This record gives sequence, structure tokens and C-alpha cells, in this order.
Amino acid sequence: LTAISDLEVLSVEVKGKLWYLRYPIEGRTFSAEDPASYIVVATTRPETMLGDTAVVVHPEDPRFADLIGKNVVLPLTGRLIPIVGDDYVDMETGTGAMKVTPAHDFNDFEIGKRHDLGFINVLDIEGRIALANNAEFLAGLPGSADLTETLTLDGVERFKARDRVVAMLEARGLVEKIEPHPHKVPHGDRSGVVIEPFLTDQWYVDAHTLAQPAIAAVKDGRTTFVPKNWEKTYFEWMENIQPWCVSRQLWWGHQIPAWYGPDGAIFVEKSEAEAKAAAEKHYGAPAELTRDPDVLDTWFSSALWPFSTMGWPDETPELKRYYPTSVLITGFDIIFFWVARMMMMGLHFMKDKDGNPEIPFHDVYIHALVRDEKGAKMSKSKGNVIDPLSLIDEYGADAVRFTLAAMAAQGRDIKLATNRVAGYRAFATKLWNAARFAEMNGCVAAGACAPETVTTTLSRWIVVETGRTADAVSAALEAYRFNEAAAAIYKFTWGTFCDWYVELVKPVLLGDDDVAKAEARMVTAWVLEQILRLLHPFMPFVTEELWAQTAPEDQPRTTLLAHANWPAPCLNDTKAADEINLLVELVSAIRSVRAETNVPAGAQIPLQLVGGGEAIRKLVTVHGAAIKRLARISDIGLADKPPAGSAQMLIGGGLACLPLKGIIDLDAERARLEKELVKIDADVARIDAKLGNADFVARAPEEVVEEQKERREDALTRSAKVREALERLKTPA
RNA sequence: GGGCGGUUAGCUCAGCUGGUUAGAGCACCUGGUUUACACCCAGGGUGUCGGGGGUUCGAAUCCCUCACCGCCCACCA
Repeated sequence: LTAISDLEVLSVEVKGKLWYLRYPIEGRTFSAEDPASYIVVATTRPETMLGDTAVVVHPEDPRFADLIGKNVVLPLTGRLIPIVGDDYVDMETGTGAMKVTPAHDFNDFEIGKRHDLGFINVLDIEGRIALANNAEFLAGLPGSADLTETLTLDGVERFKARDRVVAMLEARGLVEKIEPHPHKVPHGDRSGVVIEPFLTDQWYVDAHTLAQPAIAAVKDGRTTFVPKNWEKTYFEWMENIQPWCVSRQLWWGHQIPAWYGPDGAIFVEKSEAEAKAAAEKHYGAPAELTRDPDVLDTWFSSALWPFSTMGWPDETPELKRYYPTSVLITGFDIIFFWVARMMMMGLHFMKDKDGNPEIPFHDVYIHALVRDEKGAKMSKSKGNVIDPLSLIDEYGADAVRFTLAAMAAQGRDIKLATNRVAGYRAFATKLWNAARFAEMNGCVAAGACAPETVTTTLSRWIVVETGRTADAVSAALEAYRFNEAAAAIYKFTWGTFCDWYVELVKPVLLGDDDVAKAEARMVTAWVLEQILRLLHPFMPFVTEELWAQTAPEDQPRTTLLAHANWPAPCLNDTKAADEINLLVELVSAIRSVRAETNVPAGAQIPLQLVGGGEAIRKLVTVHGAAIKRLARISDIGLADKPPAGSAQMLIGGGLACLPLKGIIDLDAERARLEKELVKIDADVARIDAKLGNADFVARAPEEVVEEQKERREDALTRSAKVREALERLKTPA
């Protein structure tokens, strides 16, 4: 039977005062000059002294050793209250003696319970002093002039009453001193007024008992938190759980199923009819009952969610199918409020097929919390909420959703930055344009597509890369690494499909080879469709729209994209993948050299390839046209040694040379090579330092040492080639 | 006061069990009128991984400590 519900409390720093009050000791004649005749207690709320029921000192405090067990006469009331000893008291603080008001202070309440003290409520629900009809207050008080005066405080507002109590005490020489005392006072977060602890009757749930199975379920892994470190928070709370006050004085909610008989007897039943029956049995005759007007804490009702939403207590098919659920996704701030309580309730009410308590869910994914730009938690009462609707108006729902996924790294909070959202809006546009390109080139998903049977290297490459992306996205999603999943599909869509595949397939689509064209169209449509599937969880709207629009005119979609199958790899061809990836590497390298050596953008330059074997030869024979177009190369030849005065790149074990004499900015090329050389030499030096360390060679795992050796060889080779290239630049032939 | 987490590029953030050449988006710089896209294309990394100490052959990553920031819980007569 206590009070003080869990309303949101704001601690506010106030310039308070500390009043030192003298409480006369029973049987000694009070005199301000005789410290032995009284005991001094300090308080920040002097008006609560009317409800004092003890003075407490530390049991081992020598100053008060002889006083424990004696009484003091509580001023203004004449009540005799005991001096008790309790460890709670800090001997160093204040006077070492504390007044105890169990009805109006949390700690005093606990002390009151420990020492079997009275609980005298001296306030009414409006925060006024309530003494006149207060049986607890009046009980056992002898009439006196002081008491009569005190009773005139009845109905006085608490802070006015404080002044009057102090004045009355001062008039009697009972105030020793008053000190300024800045301290924190709890304020209601909505009303803004000082909160007064206050006794009321409430309903409680024995949370400690319910918590035990809920703790065990997480300890033995039946329910897992992701990320795992939140389990600590969960245990911390569950192991120190307090009785749960479930009654609320609100106008809405599940009304508490408790009925009171005429004499106050309580009947807790499932329905009014059952309560009436129980009352009739109890009284031997029908009785008039009144139902408790309180409603259940909203979290009590919410705790029933996993099963009450599916028809419980009836044994419905839904309940059978969906309890327990696979994953609960929520924010860490309601692990206590909701997760813990669903665990307790689920394990209490639900049983598996063997009759054992059944958890409500297997995984609990704790997502990041979106904070405002200053990093503060958004809250309705603070008013710092970023309205997702206005973000959506500006950037689109898909961009907002994708941003949240991309930023949802585990264990981190999100400070929502609109530039990220803008970036992902561009991504949605990019996807739309890619689909437009496909449409303009007749790439529609006509009929059955068998991507594993495609023939060209380009087709096989993109099919393989699509599969690799599907794997990456799936693995990330399964591990709840949503940001990695988002990054993987983003990178593939933009960086691989749009930037390379589309550019490489353009000649085929625009060419005359109808067989090749047909395959290219089919593959392009197929890849785009895989992208839509993989991207759908992150950008549901644009992908669903494209899914419908990219259907062949005579074959409209028969299902929503949301219901379509999830992609998986269907082709394994590392040779094709390596071949195109080498092409990509070569084109990138040429572009880089062109830019760094200030080759005019429009200039067509020749390319000479040296060494490198089969892989390099294939580049020329199979992909020559692509290289010419993408890297702006006039013609490609194979050579035995690098032509004089050329820029050189290391590619696939061979050398790619751009004979740029006359076009090239030689100084720029030299600077480029020297910059590269510095990097390589730094690498070599670092690796040498490692390998030169006997401890490293002796203690590091063999494969790590091997890897370093290989890396060293590689770096040395590159270093030598770059040096040669530099030499050739210095002595142009 | 107790507990948890953070500090990495100008900004917002990745970097999972120690071995990467420390990455992405945005911003920025250079250059682009090729028939999907300027919400674009190509190129460029601009960094003492908060400070200090330690463990280790090896630390952005593990430990200690300091500083600052944030959150949760409790609150002192």
C-alpha cells in the first residue's frame, strides 16, 4: 500500500532552504539554552513535520546512543514519537538526526516499514494540509492550545502552510537556524509543479516472481537480444525488479476487475457475474457491488500483445501459428516497459505443446534510436521531434526508409542528417533512370528467364555478381545488419550495374547481333528485376511501382513484388567474373592516369599491352571495343616491351602502357609515379619491419607471415616496375 | 551517486571475433554537351582513429586512466 506512481519526473535545481528544528525530548524541560533538552533535525520541507512519526539516528552514533528508545514530543501537535536507530542515516550529514515522515518521503517510508512506525498523511490530493477530519493525525493527540492553533492550518495550501509552520516553530524557539540549500526537487514533467509523495491504495503485481522465468529464458538462450549487450540491461532491471503498480487513475484503459462489497470486501473475478456469484457465496445473500474505477497500466495491457492479439484466451489457429513470434523489433528505451513485461506475461500465461512455459519471441532486435540534431532523445514533451512526414514530403518515403536502414548500425544511435536522405533520394532516381534505360532498349522480362544458361562473358559476369550481392544482402539481413545489407545493394545497383554493366552492354543493345542482343535484353531485365527484389525491403514504393511497370505489356504481374521470391545465386563462374573485373580495373586505371596527367578529355590515345599472358590478350581480342569506348583509346596493340615515353600501369600481371609522348604532361606523370612509389616503398618498409622482427615470424600464425611475404614480393615487383617506368620517362627515347 | 554507450575525413556515420593500403554518403577540388540519368559521368582523400599509459610479434579494435558528450536508473535529510 504505497503510492507514488511512475509518472515522469523532472529533477529541477531550486534554491531551497534547510531548516534546523528542535524537537524536545520527552521528560526533559525544553530550553533553547539546554541542548540536552532537545534533538535537532534538518529538513527542506518543514510542513511535513506534522506527519512525523519518529526521529532516526545512526545506531552507532555516540552522540545519540543514550537517546535511542526515548521519545520526543513532536512540536505543534504534542505527539510522542520514538527516537530509533537505523543504518540509513549518514552520521556526517546534517545534524546526524533525521525526522521521519513515512507518508511523504520514499526513504522515510522504508524506514517506517522497518520500524513499524505510523504513516500519517497530512496532505490532501490537492496539496493542501488536511488535519481536521484526519483520523490518523488526530489519533492519541491530547488537546492543547498548540494543537488548536495547528488545526487552523487545515485546508491551507502546502507552501503557505510551510511559512506558517516555520513561524509557529520560531515563536516557540524551536528553529535553531535556517541555511540556504540549493538542491534538486522532483517536478511533474507536464504540470511543472513540485511532486509530493503521497499515500494511496493501489493494485500491485508480484513482478519478482514473474521475473524469474523471464530471466531464465534469456540466460539459457531461448530468447536472444541483438545486439547481445542489451541482455545486461535486461538482467539488471529484472533482477532488481520492484512490485509493479498496475492501477492507474485514468479515464481510459482496461478497468481493473475488482469489485467491492458493502463492507469493503474485495472480489477479483473475470466478470461482474462471477464477482456477484462470489459475493453471494461470501455474504450468504446477493450484495450490491461497486467496481474499482481504476484502469490497468497501459504496459500491463501491452504485455499481453503477443497472444491477446491472436484471440487468447481462446485457442485460435492464429495463436497456434504465430506464438511465439520470431523477432520483436523495438527501441532500448522500452526494454523495461514492454519487452520485459511481454516476457513475464507470455511465460506466465502461455504453454508449449509439452505444457512448459513458452516465450513470446525468439529474438529481440534493439534498433538505434533516432535523436535530434543535438543528439537528444526526441520526446513529445520536449517538443524536439523531427516529423518523419515532413522529411517524407521533402525527400520521399523510400529515401527516408533507406536512410534509416543505412544508418541502423547496431548499438548506435542515429543523429538524423538530411544530407544522407538527399543522397538516397538520388539513388532512387538513379534506379528509376536505369529502369527507363532498360525500357528504352526493349529489356523486358519476357517469358521464363534462365540466367544460368547465358553465354557471353558479360552476361555471365553480371549474373555472378548479382548472385554475390544477393548472398551479401541475405547474410546481412539474417544477422540483423541492416546497414550492411543496404550498403551492399546500393553499391551493386549504382557501382556495378549502372556504372559498368549498362555501359558495357550498350554496344550490344545498339548492335546488329540479334542473338547477342536478345540475351543482353533478357539479362538486363533479369538483373534489374533482381535489384528490385533485393531493394524492396529498403525502398518498397519505387520498387513496387517499377515491378508493375517493367512487366511486359501482354504479361502483367500476377503478384506484388512484396510477395515475389527472394533472389539467390544461380551461377558460379569465377572466370567470367575475373575477366570482366580485370577489364573494369584496366579502364579505371587508364581513366585515372588520363586525369592525373592532364590528358585532354577528348583526346583519343593508343594503348599498348605488355606481357601478362592469356588474361591480358583476352582483353585486347574480346574487349578491345569496350576499352576503346570507355577509356577513350584510339587503338590497342600488344608489344614486347613498353614503348618509350609512355605512362605505365600494372594490370593483371602485365603492363598497360599509354605512349603519350607529346600529349602527356610528363611532369604530371612523373609526379604520379613518384607518389605511387612513395606509397609502395612505405608498404615495403612496413612489411620489412614486420618480417625483420624475429618475434613476429616466430609467434604470428603461419598464414599471416606467408601473407606478408607475398605482399612483400608483390610490392617489390610493383616498385621495380614503377622505377623502370620512371627511368624511361627520364630518358625519353 | 550507480549503470550503459560514444569520441574515426569539413559534416553524418561504417569498420563484426586484434593482422585492411582505415572506408561510405554528403560536402569539397579538377575535368566532362557520347541518345537512362546534371538528383548525372570520370578522377582526386582532404585522417595524430579524443589525450596519456599498458598488454601483444602486431592495437582504430583488448585493458587501465583522464577529458569531454549522451542515455538509463536512483536521488540525500
